[in-house]
Amino acid sequence: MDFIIEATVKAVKALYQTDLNAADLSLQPTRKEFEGQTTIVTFPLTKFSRKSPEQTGTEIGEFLKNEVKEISGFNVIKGFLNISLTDAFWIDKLYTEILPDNFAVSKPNGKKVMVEYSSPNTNKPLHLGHVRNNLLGYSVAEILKAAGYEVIKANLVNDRGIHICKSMLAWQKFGDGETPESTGEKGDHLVGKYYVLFDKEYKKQIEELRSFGQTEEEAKKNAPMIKEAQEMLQKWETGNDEVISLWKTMNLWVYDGFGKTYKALGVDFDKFYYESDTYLLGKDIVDEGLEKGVFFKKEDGSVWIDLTADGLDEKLVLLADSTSVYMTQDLGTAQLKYNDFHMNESIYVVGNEQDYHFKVLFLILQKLGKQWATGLYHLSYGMVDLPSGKMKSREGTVVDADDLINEMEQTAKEQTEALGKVEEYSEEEKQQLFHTIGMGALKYFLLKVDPKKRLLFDPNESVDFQGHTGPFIQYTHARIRSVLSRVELNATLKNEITSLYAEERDLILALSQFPETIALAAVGHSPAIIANYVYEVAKSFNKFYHEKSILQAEDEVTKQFRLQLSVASAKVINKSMKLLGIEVPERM
RNA sequence: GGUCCCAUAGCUCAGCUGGAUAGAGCAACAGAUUUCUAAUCUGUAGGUCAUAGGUUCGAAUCCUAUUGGGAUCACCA
Repeated sequence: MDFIIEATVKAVKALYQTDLNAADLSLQPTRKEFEGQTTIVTFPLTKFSRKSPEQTGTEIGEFLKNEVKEISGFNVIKGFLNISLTDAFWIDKLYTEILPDNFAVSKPNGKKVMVEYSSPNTNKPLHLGHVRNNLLGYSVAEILKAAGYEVIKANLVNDRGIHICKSMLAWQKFGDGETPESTGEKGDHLVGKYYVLFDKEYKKQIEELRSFGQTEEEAKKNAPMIKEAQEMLQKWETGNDEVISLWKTMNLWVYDGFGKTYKALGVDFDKFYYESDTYLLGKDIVDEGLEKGVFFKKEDGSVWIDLTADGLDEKLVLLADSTSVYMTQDLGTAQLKYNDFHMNESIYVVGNEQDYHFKVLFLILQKLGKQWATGLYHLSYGMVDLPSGKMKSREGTVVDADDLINEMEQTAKEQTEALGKVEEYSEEEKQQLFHTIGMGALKYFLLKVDPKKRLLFDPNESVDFQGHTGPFIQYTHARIRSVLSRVELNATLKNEITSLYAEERDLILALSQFPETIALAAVGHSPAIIANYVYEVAKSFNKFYHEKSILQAEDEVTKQFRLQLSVASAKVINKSMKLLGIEVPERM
């Protein structure tokens, strides 16, 4: 509604002889209890008018009403100028802006962005924390696409290291040749089982050594299990055939398992990076940093950067024996990713426990003079907590992703059958529907919350299906599709309606805010903005649906108009939910 | 100890770059279905926006301090 702002600038110029910048003015949605759709706050303008807010509002209102044909009226309450636009304006908006297929489709902005997310360890199955990560990453990627970016979804798989060797060792010792095929177990779960087993045995050995008088610290170092795992890691690094072969086999099991979970979650990737390929990278950057004087060497030979001037600490970037640390590797990987794609922006979807790490990483790259470092962004999200506290894989206090997905489908099934809506569905249709609804509930539950807030998940309290939830929005869509399936749209009766009811106007207003909402969500990297928006649209439609009959409308023109309004609503709901990675059913 | 994040109704959360009487959902209570799907809609009740200052015509929003919760600070990523 830039035309209102422009006209207001004109009004201020004409009335008060002041040149105003369009950027200084902003419109806000009119509160529901007042007449009008958009509101100008007049307080900031009183210093030009030298009149009361009410008087200023009235003068500008009069000017606008005469000047702009789309404005049908206004009222001023306590310095708020509420503007009503004509029904013709809203009707025209529906037909010429919202209904066409290119609504809310941004033109390519010529920018490339990489979204790195998921990034699992290959020693255990995915849990609820990963689910939040995956859903966030996928959704942010979709939102950026919708905002005009070219998006690369990347997954940096942590496929090597001591933790992987732990699973491998335990399998070697106790596995008895078990495979996913022989046990029927999902590969990632099978491997995870041995990771837990390792820890159990390891703890036993620690206890034993302590009973012989070793301190806990000594015992942790000296336990045979951990020594063997470290030996295995060394063998891996030197390319020992047997170890490499076992490593490959077990990783394949895990990938197979992850693939299934990813599919159930509905997420995908354009590019995989593997740490086994990247873990040695970054040493050349350390050299580069030493040359440029950004890094310095301590007496023992370890390499550091001094960030105290930036309010941070000194940070280690390379060990004394010149082996890499996490930071070394991430510096190298960042360069590799940039070399591969030359993207303008790069988003790391990683939990907030790594806030400090990424702050340092980005700062170092900037200090090294990498121009692309300004496009790096850490999308930091809060942990998912259980009522019992933090999830810990090793202790088994996790909500497993696959279990959770199954439970959600099961709950969806119970809810749906209790409502008696699926009697005539085929078995396959039912399964499909339960999956759609169950995942809709879960995804919406996790995405409607601001990413940076921590999330409490109570496994005993099932995720809601009513109210501000995914299924509520899915249901709204199904309802619309149901109405539309009963009639044929008459495209010839176009745009002949002349006046609107409040429910219709409010709905068009809500729909019209879709493009700006996408832009906002893209800038803020926040699916929650989309989630809360689509809820408003669904509520708005339900109200309209309840108040006004579509198929029994008073005349054919009204009926066709309401059908088109329904079509537009279904489209916006569908597109919004897609941005969240949520499917909407035709019926439910 | 340093740094960062969070704190809004009994519970889970919105509240955009400062704007009107702080909004939803759940839970509680009262209603709505001969009419397009009641996973819906309408209403009632529920608030010291953690606390104290400051900036401003105006603060849940910005600044400072305090309290509480969480994370992190040299080899797990």
